[in-house]
Amino acid sequence: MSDPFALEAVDVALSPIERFEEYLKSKGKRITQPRRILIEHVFSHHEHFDADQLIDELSHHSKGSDRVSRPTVYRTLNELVEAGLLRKMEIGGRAVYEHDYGYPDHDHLYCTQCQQLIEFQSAELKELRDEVARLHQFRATGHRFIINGVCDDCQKKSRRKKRRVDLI
Amino acid sequence: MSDPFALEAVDVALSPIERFEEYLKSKGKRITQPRRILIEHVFSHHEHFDADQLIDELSHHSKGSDRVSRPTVYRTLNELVEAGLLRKMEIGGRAVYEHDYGYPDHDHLYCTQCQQLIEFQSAELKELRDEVARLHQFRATGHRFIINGVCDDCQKKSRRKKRRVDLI
DNA sequence: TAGATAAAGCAACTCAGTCTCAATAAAGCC
DNA sequence: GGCTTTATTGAGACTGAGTTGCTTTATCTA
Repeated sequence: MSDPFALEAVDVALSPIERFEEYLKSKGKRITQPRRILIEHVFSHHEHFDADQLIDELSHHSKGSDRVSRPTVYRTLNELVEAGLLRKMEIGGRAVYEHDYGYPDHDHLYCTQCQQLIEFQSAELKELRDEVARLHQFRATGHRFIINGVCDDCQKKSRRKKRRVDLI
Repeated sequence: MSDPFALEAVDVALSPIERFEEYLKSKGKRITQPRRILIEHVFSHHEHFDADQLIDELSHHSKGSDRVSRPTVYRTLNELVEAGLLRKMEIGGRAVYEHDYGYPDHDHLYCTQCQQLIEFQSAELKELRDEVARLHQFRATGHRFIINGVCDDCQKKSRRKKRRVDLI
């Protein structure tokens, strides 16, 4: 089922890998195999993910040439955030990452039942944020807005389950 | 300096301690000395705090009768959140607590320089939240909105520092 | 007031994330 | 291309927040 609210990608001049290489050069850092593997992997599909998943996919279940160690996964994730390619957020005490580069600003609905993150955009929210900041002489550089609750699917599921219980 | 934006407390029928005792009873739990010490301490002043501070104040630097151990601090904090007396939020990978009972719903400005949390209320925000939720058939139960940036004081400080540097 | 049992405290553990350091591999240079 | 310099990798040890197991202690109930 396709999501009618899916966000449109933003056009960008460089591919994430190119963008990252540019960032590395500007910092006098080296374009290494592990860094290439990781960014390639991360930008091959648009999903929310955490460090553990990456470690699993690139460190444990990966063979030979495209292995990346645990410390390097963490180190490179930090670099990707620093470079503006990934966005990091804390949910339930763990770090979750998502694409930032080539992707529009947005916020999230978080389903506490299935842990799904649903994205949404709201221009109003940004206005509200700037308004509040102005009122407090605060120089806003960003924000994090997460709406917690139960998604449509999980509501349906629990209704179904409830009905079944009623029949007993 | 008094804060012109300070939030008003909300009138409640029971004191936090009474409210907690009621909760404990309803769960068949016991009203123990450590639980009493902790809630009394926590509600004696309105501030944001974390588990470490409490452990420091109640476990290390406390003598004799009003000591509470590390595990009990953590266990009781969870109960206080569960009971609706405290609100928990994650900031920079660590848990921060604040009063919930007897205090109005609000959100925060977080100064990334001095780590200060500034509270603010916005009715609009709640409307916006419910609007977004409705659009996605999402049953919202709560939200977390944090605006990151630099507070007034820190802006002034860095301006002052900058000026001083200019003179050299 | 005694007996049943929840909870406290200690120490040991987990888990995400970081650090150290020896070995390896980019980058620049000849 | 080969050589040198030095950033980076990977393995394992470490850290710090938070949790758990288990014995002892204290609260509640009768």
